Amino acid sequence: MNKSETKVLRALEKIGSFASAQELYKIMSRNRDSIGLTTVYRAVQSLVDKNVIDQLRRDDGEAIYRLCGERHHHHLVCKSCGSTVEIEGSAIEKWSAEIAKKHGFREVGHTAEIYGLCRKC
Amino acid sequence: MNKSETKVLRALEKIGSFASAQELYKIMSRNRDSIGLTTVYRAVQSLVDKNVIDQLRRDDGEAIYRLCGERHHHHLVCKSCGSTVEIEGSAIEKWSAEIAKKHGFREVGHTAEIYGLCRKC
DNA sequence: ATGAAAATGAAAATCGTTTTCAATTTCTGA
DNA sequence: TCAGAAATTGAAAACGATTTTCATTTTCAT
Repeated sequence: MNKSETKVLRALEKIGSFASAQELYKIMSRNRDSIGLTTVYRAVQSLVDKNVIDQLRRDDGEAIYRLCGERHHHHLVCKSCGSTVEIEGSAIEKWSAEIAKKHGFREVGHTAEIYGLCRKC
Repeated sequence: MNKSETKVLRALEKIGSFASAQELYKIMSRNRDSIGLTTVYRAVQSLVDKNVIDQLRRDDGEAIYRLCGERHHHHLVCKSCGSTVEIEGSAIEKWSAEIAKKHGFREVGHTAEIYGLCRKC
């Protein structure tokens, strides 16, 4: 684990949820934690390979990363104003594990998101 | 549903599984089913909006499409070979409705997907 | 301290996707 | 049937995330 990987990891810890390489780069630059964009990309690749962080995809295809093992949660998003609520999803975990088992899948993960109109909108 | 949307749909039917816009374009060109790449992109967009086809993401972020049944369902996707199983998700429906109610959200929808390694991979 | 190996980052290249825009086709009403 | 409006088309340019290149700098073992 070299210097920039450590930096990226620290940044991800601080953020506490998903972030893309571009976002990591911007955030780290803002904090005078000087690091090149290329290096950020190399660091996240390497961390993914080492199973230190998870890589997922946003709906638009951008890759996003989060610490492995961090308790993950889901989001309830307002499709009008964009406000978000973090929600818990043990129901989903169970469902996911069950389905995966039934079909012989291993190393399963899942994505789930609820969207709608919040009280204000 | 205009001419090119119909063409794309026919191509997808013939393929019978996932295909990216680029692949659709190549296949259709090979079959002398002349159509521009831009038009393929527009067609799939439109078909997704109309809920005629599903859009997912390959591991590398490329968008892939396939016909979807009218019934609302979810997918169990192999992140290595891309094979898919349509699964049922009444657990999710209930969960989604519950959470939404608790937080005062209306007109809610949801996305949920399970991914992992299938038996063969 | 010295040379080899690893790490770095700016700039260019890549690739999927979107936008622009001018040309063509389709539709509509007279 | 015809003229004009609206929709469709696709080539080329633009775009944005990601990867590659390559010359420079840093780290490390001896």
